[in-house]
Amino acid sequence: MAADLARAFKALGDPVRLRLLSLIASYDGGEVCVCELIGAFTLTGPTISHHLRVLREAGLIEGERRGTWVYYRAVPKTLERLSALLDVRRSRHDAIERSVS
Amino acid sequence: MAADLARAFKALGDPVRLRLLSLIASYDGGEVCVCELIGAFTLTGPTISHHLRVLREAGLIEGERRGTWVYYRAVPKTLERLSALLDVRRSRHDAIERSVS
DNA sequence: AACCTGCTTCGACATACATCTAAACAACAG
DNA sequence: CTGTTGTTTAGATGTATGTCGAAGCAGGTT
Repeated sequence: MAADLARAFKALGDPVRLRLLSLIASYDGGEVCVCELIGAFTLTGPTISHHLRVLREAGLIEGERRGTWVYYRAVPKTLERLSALLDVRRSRHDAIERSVS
Repeated sequence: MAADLARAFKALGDPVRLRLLSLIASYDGGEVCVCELIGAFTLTGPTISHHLRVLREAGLIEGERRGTWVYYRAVPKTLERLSALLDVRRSRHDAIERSVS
């Protein structure tokens, strides 16, 4: 339990991945081609691909190949779950305690 | 910007720290003595102290020494900020894009 | 078929991190 | 002042992570 949650937070714990998720989630249509993402950084393709994999395995995004290109989109359910967990007002951390232990 | 946010998420990206924050935030009175925390894990004192430092430097908790003991409590403002950032419904990720870039 | 182009996987490297033991520090009790 | 207890810091060590270049794979195009 705690390990799964920690994996998601850890995935967000890198500036590149945070920006990647932001770009993906804020894109019109909710989908972005990887080629767009690579262009937004001064990093190599393999590095971006690695970060996308980490985000994907954490359940934060999901990708789909259509023809030549691969498109990624955010997974709102996962984001909501993390958001609710940090919402002190709503959960008063009873939920955290339950999820985490 | 993105680096600061990533630091906070990275701090949450460890099962031990996630449980620590949970324990601290859910404790009656909102404060916990370090001695209570150490007892809740099978880790050594120095290791717990290290994790508390990471959480503290990420702005997620703050500690205070009173006499012999040190007490930690959560910082709701930081938690709220992170929670809002992940709340897709509220921010539609325009806020993320602004915070992160 | 042969060939591009877009993306991922592999192997290597340097840096960062979690954990421990030992030592230092802080507050109190005798 | 000396010892005891609670907490942090320092140093050491094994593992994980971010990055790259080179190679592999998938889908077009010619």
